[in-house]
Amino acid sequence: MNDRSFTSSLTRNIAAVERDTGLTKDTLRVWERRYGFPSPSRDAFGERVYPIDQVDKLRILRRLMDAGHRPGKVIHLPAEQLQALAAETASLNAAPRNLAEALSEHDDLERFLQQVRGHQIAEFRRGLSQAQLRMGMERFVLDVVAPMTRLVGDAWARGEFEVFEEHLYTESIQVVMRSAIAAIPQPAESPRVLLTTIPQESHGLGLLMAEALLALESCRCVSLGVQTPVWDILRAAEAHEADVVALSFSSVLNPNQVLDSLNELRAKLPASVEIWAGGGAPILRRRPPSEVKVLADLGDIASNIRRWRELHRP
Amino acid sequence: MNDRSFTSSLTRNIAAVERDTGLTKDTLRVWERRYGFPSPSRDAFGERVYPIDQVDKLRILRRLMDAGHRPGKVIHLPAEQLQALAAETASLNAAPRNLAEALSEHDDLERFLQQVRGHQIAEFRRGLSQAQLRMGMERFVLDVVAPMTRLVGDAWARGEFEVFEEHLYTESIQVVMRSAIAAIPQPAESPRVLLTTIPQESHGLGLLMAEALLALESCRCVSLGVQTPVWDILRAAEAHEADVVALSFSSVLNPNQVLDSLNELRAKLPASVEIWAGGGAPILRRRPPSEVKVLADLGDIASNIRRWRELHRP
DNA sequence: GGTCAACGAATGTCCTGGACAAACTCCGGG
DNA sequence: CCCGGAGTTTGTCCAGGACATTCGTTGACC
Repeated sequence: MNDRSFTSSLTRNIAAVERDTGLTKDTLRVWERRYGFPSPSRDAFGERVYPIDQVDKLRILRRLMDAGHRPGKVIHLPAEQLQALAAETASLNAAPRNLAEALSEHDDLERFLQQVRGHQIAEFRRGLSQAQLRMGMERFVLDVVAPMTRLVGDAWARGEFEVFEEHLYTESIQVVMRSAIAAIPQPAESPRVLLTTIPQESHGLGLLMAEALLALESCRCVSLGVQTPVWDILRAAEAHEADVVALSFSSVLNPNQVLDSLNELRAKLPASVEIWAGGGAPILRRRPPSEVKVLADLGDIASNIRRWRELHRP
Repeated sequence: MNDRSFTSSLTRNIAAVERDTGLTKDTLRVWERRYGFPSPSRDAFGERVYPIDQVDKLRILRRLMDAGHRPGKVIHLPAEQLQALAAETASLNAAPRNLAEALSEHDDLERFLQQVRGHQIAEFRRGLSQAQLRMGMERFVLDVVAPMTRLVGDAWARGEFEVFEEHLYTESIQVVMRSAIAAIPQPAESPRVLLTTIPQESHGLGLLMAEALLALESCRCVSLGVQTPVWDILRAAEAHEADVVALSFSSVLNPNQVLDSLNELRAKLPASVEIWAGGGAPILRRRPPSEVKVLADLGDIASNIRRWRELHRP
């Protein structure tokens, strides 16, 4: 069954590549047919076997697709040139502040990243907790967790992080953030916000950051965690009489899946329920769906809460 | 406008069905070819259009697949019979202690489950926290969280819980447990334990419970969260000089995937590193892999820690 | 000079139908 | 009772074709 998704450290089968890159099997095959890349060898059963370096290149290509490049134009460039292109695009993308700024602004960040790379988890978590206490929750989320998560995501896409290092990072942030959120008193005012992600989205840090900021605004918020089917999002919104359904979309998601989900939700939720979409998915900026509130960054949460309350003032 | 993104309230395209049911496009097509179900009509472009009631039936079928049924046997049964089957299968599954026993033992449990079903999340979390404080962490985990999680799993398999209700349960337990774990002081003694699950296993509550009990024994433990590729588990174990790698396997996993992963890990980890396997997966009891420590239940953690320390006494 | 429509190229997703290993079932022999 | 082998079931992969949508460019018109 899924046993084929097990792979050695040096090669990947097509299912593993789909998981690792976010490119569908169909796309992988059609790229091979049309562009000659990737060019997997075959195993004893005639099935594609992708060398790990091609998978790395595919990951970068995926990022470039998300940034608006087209495959025919960039697929034959050598890996280094793609790296450069990705880095350049990444810094352009990094809307308000880029890497250098972020690092200089808080030299904590550099130290933190070094600790993750060095697997000094205890030190990392202690430092995070201290930063959170020192800066306060809002600045901690906006100036430390959010940019650092983007940096880790970028570095991971460039192949500079191992999977398990990214897991460690995620787990550590989660530990620190959850205990900080638990410390926020919950007076439970309107709006009621339902937080989750669609089934293809397994990254939950965006939700956690949003939850923290919403809690600071005294919103009554309910998180379903990640990967909730659209149908269940509808049921949950109904059950909890949600005023807002907030969704997080990371950059690895398939753009069509993002739009499909949002359109379906919009069609089936009562008009009185707002949909807020945030996260790194480029499609949200390039082709923002109508009738859905796209939050450019986490800072937009506070202003949108104010807007909502203004609108629904008794 | 993207035609593919449009789905009326009564029909779905194949991508939407894949999202909603978790069945891949390949599987949907091959079921249609072999069993005649689903039997979607076609749109003007010859593409499949699934009626909503077929999607509903597919969702139940998916649940039965997870519970171990095979498509050829059940796919032609009417929807009501499928429901009944799902219910009956789940009650057979109910392992050592059944619902009645568990409930009579702690009548908190019944109240808690009612709160989840009634979506009274705030009350549920408050009750959990109080129970944790009253009973102490160990009894809370062993007598409340573990049996309740089993009950929820069974109920879900019977179709008595919505997906989103199970998500709410998981999220709530996580909130309470994580804040309780954070409150345990960490003197960081041996053994160093690495906790995670294999890529096919997305349930993380078992890890969390284990982490709590390990923390109570003053173990230095590092959790990678769920779904870590085997290769990365090896890298992480090396990076953290783990003495024990602890894995959690829920009952929905394919038995062979469980065994393959454990064998692979055992083959590639140094002999000095112990592997502990726990969770509801029946295969662990039926055919326990050699050279791997199978923990029958969470209570075994404390005794195994003692055993390990005895063995490695300086 | 700027806007818009039209047209061709690029691109991703869906289609059919075939193949096969892995997983499961069943049965017979130790 | 259990274990191993033969037969069946089932999910995933493959090839290659089709086509709607999107992108880029060109040219006409205001």
